[in-house]
Amino acid sequence: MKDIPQISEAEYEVMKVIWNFEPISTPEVVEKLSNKSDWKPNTIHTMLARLVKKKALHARKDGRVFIYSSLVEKHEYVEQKSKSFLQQFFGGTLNSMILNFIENDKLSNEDISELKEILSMRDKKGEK
Amino acid sequence: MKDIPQISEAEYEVMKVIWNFEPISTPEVVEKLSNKSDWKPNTIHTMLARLVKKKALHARKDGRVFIYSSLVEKHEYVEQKSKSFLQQFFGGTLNSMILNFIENDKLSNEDISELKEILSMRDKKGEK
DNA sequence: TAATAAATACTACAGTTGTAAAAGTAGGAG
DNA sequence: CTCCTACTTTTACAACTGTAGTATTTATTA
Repeated sequence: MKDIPQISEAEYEVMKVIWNFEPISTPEVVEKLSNKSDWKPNTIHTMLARLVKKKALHARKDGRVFIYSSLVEKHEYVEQKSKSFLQQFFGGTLNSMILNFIENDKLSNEDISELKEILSMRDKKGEK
Repeated sequence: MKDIPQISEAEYEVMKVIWNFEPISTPEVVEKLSNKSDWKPNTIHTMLARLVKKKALHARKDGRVFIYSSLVEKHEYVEQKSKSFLQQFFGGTLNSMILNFIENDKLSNEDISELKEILSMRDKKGEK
């Protein structure tokens, strides 16, 4: 198993932009994030630099600008975080999380029927 | 909404002991955790002190020892963390997390049937 | 070519976390 | 009453985070 670098919450926001638009230059990242957040450009630069240092991103120079692309795939990062989250709070299984949600009435009837739909979809897939 | 203090991962391990055995004294906490982890007693003291400072725990002196009890309920902490986790990685809904798991084949057939069982349980409850 | 604007690089700084050593204190044993 | 031992309190310290300011380099424009 390759080791995935730790990515902080703020850094993750930056990663989401990269995942969506890579390859993408610094000014573009700054622009995308300036809409969504109120970070100063320097803050974003710092994040980018840290992500490169952590090897979550690759940066190559193109003229005067850096172009970033991700070295970590979103789905694998999300999987890793999901696993450790479930581990920490629900003994490791998604089902006990779901059970907990149901017990605490955190799911509406719509959620439930949607969920059943999701499950039947997966059944069909399994059948083929 | 009351504000729940942030509890770090290591601190959470300590909280779990408190939740299981409260009211509980320092030496008892140290003993329980020394089995499960390889933390030095001092490390555990530090956690306890920090949790008290954060108002996650209440400490009262009983003779020469402190007795701790929790000021944060486990279920509310878990709920809060679940919410922010789902927010960060799955747009805020449990269903999209489940969908993601299914799409990535992270659920076995047993998981699925268990899940259906869970759902039907909740239906019964809803009916009554 | 020199000034400007834009980008990059370096520095900062406080709060949190993991991890603990060191120092102080009070109650029980002798 | 004194010393030891178990507890508590204080202090440490580096890595990671959030958040940026300052300084430097470089491409462009006048």
